[in-house]
Amino acid sequence: MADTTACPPQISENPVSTHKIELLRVIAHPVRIMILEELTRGVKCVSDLEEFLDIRQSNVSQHLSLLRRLDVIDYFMDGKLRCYFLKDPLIPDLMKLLRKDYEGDLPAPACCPITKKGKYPVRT
Amino acid sequence: MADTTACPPQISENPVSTHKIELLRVIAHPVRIMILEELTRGVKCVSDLEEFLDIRQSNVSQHLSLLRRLDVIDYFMDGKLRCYFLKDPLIPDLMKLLRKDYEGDLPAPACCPITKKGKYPVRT
DNA sequence: TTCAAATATGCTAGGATTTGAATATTAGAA
DNA sequence: TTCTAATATTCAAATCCTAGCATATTTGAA
Repeated sequence: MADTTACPPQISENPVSTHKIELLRVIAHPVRIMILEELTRGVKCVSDLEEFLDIRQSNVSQHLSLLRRLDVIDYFMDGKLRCYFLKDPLIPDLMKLLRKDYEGDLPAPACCPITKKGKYPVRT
Repeated sequence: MADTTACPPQISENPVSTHKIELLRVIAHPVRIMILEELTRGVKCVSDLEEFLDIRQSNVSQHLSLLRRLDVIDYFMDGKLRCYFLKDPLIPDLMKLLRKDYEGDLPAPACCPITKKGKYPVRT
């Protein structure tokens, strides 16, 4: 068994809300990511997105509807056009994080939290 | 039509990779979020997680298998125990972001990008 | 060797997502 | 009013996801 004397304190933070998890689930789709990326660049109407995404109009509307339902986006009207824009302030931060490239892995665990199974050894 | 003179430059960044989207999809599940939160606190073996999550062992293993397949987590052996830990350095940053609370919405669009549909007006 | 504890895997039924097609709605123009 | 462009909604089929069950694998101990 390894040395177990120098464990950092356990951090206990409040859990991720179910709403945030739903949010993540809705965002985690190639088309919806592209929509959000495009909206990050500025306001777009449905037919702009239809052209950009190269998918059927009804499908664009379906994705927009999902994003609206979770208050990720909103729109204003300009004549017959619906001009969509980002609403949820988490999105720009999330996009930035998703575009960042990380090099290498997290450091392997170097100490030994105590659990019902006992103390974990250091990996060799 | 509204004033269109003061638009900021369009930012054109590289798109979010399909791997990152897959990653999001895998993370966006209540059980897997809980696993990641628990692993953020330290190394855990499967039966620790089984107890913590209060779900069947086979199900825990299935979720761990998914997370492993995408290199989100890894493990080392301690006798018969598999000691799981976080591997992907994106995870801690993502968790922090998911726990942050944002107040209010993004500012409504105040200018008018030019698209195939013309210039968008300012919302009143 | 055999055994048991810890964990993984294969299979499957039920449910959820996704998409296209058809159709409905809506707002402005004629 | 009627018409049309822009967008939304409904529906159904195909696909994907999830969890449980049963069973396999692996590892150290006896």
